[in-house]
Amino acid sequence: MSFYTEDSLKAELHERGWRLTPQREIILDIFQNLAAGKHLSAEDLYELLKSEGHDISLSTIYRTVKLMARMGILRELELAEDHKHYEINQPYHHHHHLICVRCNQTIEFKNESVLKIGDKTSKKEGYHLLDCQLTIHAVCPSCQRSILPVS
Amino acid sequence: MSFYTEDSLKAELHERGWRLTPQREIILDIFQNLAAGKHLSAEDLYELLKSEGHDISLSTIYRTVKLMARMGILRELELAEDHKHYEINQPYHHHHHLICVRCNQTIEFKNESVLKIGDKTSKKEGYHLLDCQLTIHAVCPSCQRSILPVS
DNA sequence: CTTCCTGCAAAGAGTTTGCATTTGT
DNA sequence: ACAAATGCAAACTCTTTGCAGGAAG
Repeated sequence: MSFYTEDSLKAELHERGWRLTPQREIILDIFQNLAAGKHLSAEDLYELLKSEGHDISLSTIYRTVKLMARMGILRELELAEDHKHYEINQPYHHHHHLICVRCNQTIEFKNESVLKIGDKTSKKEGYHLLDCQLTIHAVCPSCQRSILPVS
Repeated sequence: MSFYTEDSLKAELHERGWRLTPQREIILDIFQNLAAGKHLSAEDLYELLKSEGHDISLSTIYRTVKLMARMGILRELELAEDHKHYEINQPYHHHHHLICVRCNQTIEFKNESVLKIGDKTSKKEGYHLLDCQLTIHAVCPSCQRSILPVS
């Protein structure tokens, strides 16, 4: 859950018989240096990497973020848009999402109890906690005032 | 958030200039009579309806569940599988999910505090609460013991 | 009788996969 | 050297959409 160095990532990969590739290092680096609260889709990450001169294929990106999510390095977020977002998984920046089901506007918020509940629940079931997210679906003030089309 | 009759559904639809169609009634009925804790994907719903002799098209199903989720009648669940699931949105049966990121095994659990947090948070932002879900990503006991392939 | 809804088929988006090649270890 | 990862392109799945006919209010 804390910061990964090249070495600690390597060690954790090796434990499972996997390899440290330049692509994996670069992708981890991106996420570690991302501003708090920022999250990226696979496509976002692809473009960002390209803009920095790294030509990593989309397939590798999909494979890598999924791998890192399964390792607990990244959080996989299901926001209102129809694709997944990823961000580094650090308790310090742990936050949750309040999403308007109509306009998809999303607010991030923090709450100390949530992590505790996640911790308690997973322990009770013998699970090893990676991440827990509270997602609130609601109607934002501005959408409460308007009659919406079916879409 | 409570039980809908044909009339109350009709009224709520009319408020927004929408219509009560047989398809919408039938679909709501399915969800209201679903065993507690059961949830359906669009495809599941399609098959279930067909098995009961109702030939409702997949497009209508997708449109209807989305509509009902936006109305707050259904909860939209993002479980481990790569498609959405829906269930009726009732506080009495309000529960959350603990998901193994490796094998996707899912456990449902209840927690009284979560709804309170959702309530408080949405109120504070002026949002009208529809649903809140705590999703815990973790590694289940059996997967903790096995070395997994990259997939 | 107007507007919304349905069903169909086609399109779309995001993600995954097979395979040959390359690269860690 | 051997197994694992990458890149490419094609495939796949879930979901959305345009449109014509049909139904609710």
